[in-house]
Amino acid sequence: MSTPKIQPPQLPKGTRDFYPESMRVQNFIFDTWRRAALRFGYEEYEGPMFEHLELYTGKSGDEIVSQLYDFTDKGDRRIALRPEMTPTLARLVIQKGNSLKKPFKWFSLPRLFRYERAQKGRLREFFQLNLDIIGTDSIFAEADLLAAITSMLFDFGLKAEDFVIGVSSRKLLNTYLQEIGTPDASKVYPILDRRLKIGKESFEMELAAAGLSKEQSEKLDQFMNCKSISDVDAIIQSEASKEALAEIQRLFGTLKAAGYADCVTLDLSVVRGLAYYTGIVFEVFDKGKSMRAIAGGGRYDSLCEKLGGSRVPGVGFGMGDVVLADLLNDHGLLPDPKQILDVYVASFTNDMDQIFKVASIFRAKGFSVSHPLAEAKLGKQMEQANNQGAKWVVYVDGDKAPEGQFEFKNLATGELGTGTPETIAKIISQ
RNA sequence: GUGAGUGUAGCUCAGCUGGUUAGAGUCCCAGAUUGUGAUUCUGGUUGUCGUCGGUUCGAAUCCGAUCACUCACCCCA
Repeated sequence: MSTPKIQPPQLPKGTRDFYPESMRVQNFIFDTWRRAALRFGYEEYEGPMFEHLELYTGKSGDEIVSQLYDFTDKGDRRIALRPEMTPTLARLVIQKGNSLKKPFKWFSLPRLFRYERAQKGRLREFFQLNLDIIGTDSIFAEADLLAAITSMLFDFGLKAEDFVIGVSSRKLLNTYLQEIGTPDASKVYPILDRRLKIGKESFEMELAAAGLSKEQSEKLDQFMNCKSISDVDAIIQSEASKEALAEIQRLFGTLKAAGYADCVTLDLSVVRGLAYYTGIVFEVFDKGKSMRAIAGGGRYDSLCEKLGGSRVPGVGFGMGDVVLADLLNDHGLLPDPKQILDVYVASFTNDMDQIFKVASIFRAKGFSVSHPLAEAKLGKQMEQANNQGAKWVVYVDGDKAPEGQFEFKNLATGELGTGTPETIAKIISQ
């Protein structure tokens, strides 16, 4: 007899709903990102949310498949929901080939998907700001990106003491590894990445497993301990290493001139997991106790080549919305999620036609306007005005107002007045 | 993939070592208030106590399994 109760629909693991309150916060992040990117002269682009699986496996090997959403479509094509934006960007660049004027600066706010276990700061669906500069080998491209990051974080209300950008160089690491005669550098990178996490003993053991002698391992440890450019300079020998270091020095010099010296530091422990980085790599850290990475990126001069195009140098970074929102929340920098409205149009007599008419007048003046959607007592209308965050109420049929004028009320102060739409508009705008 | 913690109203949670009809606050709805909201007061709705099974005269409470969520590890584009 009784209908079996069905399971209520559930939110998929690692995803979020954006009710209006969260959407307002989300849009604050998007708006701030977009404003900063545009201010630095980056142009926005977009791509599809899914790509051919090979676009990702080609770059990072098959292991990546376990960490992304993939499926076979009805045309028997292997498809993956995009887990990152850079391969799509590379595809765009390759497709247009030489017709793109270089260098150029692009940005995007992609929605990304990764099939992994959700935890703090990591979800299965999230957004990420991407800024990239394509078509130049110049270190000043890096300088531009780091300046943009810093300026953007300031926009969010963060202070120089809240975060730091750790800068390292794959080129420098590579030349130094050659200098000390490392057999297989690609095996060493992941170990360097974990160095601080695993401790000195495991570090040495893993390096030994990668084929390094005790002497090489010690040299490397000493190198990684360098805290400044002069520390590194004292250790390195080869011309190639000196060159790579000079590049970092040039970058820091420019950032200092631009007023961002406090925000960047040499940090050789920044390695980045990705194989495609070729030069400068960097990560932005929250200086709070968690030391989370808020953003990361670097130079990838051979990515386009690896994907079948010609060599096009590029440098870029990504900044996820999840960790950023957490961080801003910790600092109390997220906006009030409540709705805000300029005007609520009310009526004593439930004159709906007049309500719609007056609402149009104020909307035409550029205000956000709401009003009752059904007949309701005035008290109810006022409550609605309040709940919708209206700053002003305009009464369409107040008998204290002369012909052609309206009574209005400031909801914050309770002050009442009368005036024509023009004078009311002027008062509201102040 | 591994480990730990938590599941009671839309939300935050209480419910001691098993014992009537499962509670509070908040939110929401209505009224006090038929020409003026945010305060206050009054009343009201909301639950397979995550799910399934076991122990028991009796389970939100104890046990097992399972699912979900959270956190950490692995990984991190």
